[in-house]
Amino acid sequence: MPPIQDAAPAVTQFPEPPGLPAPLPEPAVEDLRLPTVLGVLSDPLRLRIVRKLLLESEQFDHSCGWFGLDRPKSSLTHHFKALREAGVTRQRQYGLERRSHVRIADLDARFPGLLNLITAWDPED
Amino acid sequence: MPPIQDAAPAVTQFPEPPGLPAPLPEPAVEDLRLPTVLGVLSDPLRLRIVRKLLLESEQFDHSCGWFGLDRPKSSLTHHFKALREAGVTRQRQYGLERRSHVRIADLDARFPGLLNLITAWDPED
DNA sequence: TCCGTTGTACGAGTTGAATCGTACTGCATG
DNA sequence: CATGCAGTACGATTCAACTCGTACAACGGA
Repeated sequence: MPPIQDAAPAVTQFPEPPGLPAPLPEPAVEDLRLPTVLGVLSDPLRLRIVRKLLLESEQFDHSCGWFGLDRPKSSLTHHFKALREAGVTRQRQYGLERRSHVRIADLDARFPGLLNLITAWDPED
Repeated sequence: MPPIQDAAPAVTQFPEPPGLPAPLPEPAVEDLRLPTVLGVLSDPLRLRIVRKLLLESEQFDHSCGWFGLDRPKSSLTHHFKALREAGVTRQRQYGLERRSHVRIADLDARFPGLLNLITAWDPED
């Protein structure tokens, strides 16, 4: 059983039941840096990941298989970690799976308009 | 700060009189790519350059001395070229100087909200 | 004409990112 | 317990970017 830590900076995008796995290490809201965030989003694959999370998320976080990305597993680990370490996503360990969601509230607070830019982006263009 | 030598103040974002030096090679509006633009803006120095252009531009373009950046000249050339090749700025040769301005209309058309993100950014944070 | 100014071009050194193979862990299920 | 599954960790390779020194070009003025 993964360690269950109470608390957690509430407000994810969804109402999450208490007793959730603690988020993996991530920067605090006030430590989010625009250049870093822009850098992590400058990769088309990661931009697609974030966009899909924003547009197609269900009422829960998503493991990386959900994205249907045609890359080796170790590459995906790399990109999801980059997104989390830049503060764009939050990851929690659910048993076997490590699931992600976008830190919508945090990003809107620090960089209003950024997420809108991502959802408006056309991955095909 | 150097006096304007050639023709009229241009305007870029302002109406441009004919007889202006042709812009250096740059991508067309429809070729602007969000990942590329975000990538070029992920450098704090370049982000500062663009922000200063957006907030403090006069009625004409600015040569790179105007920015007061404490870097070797060859480094500045590199960054200004990166901004232009990503489509963020336009550069024109005015005699000795190569002056830059932000492609405001183009960026607003392709990525609405992006420039606002830059002006709202605090370079010190 | 020589000099100072503005800036490019080129190349080297260094760093960091992206990519991916391989080996591994932890859990579930037969 | 053996297999399969989700995903990490580590290391190697490749490649692009940043940084900057140096050399050079174009122009204006004394």
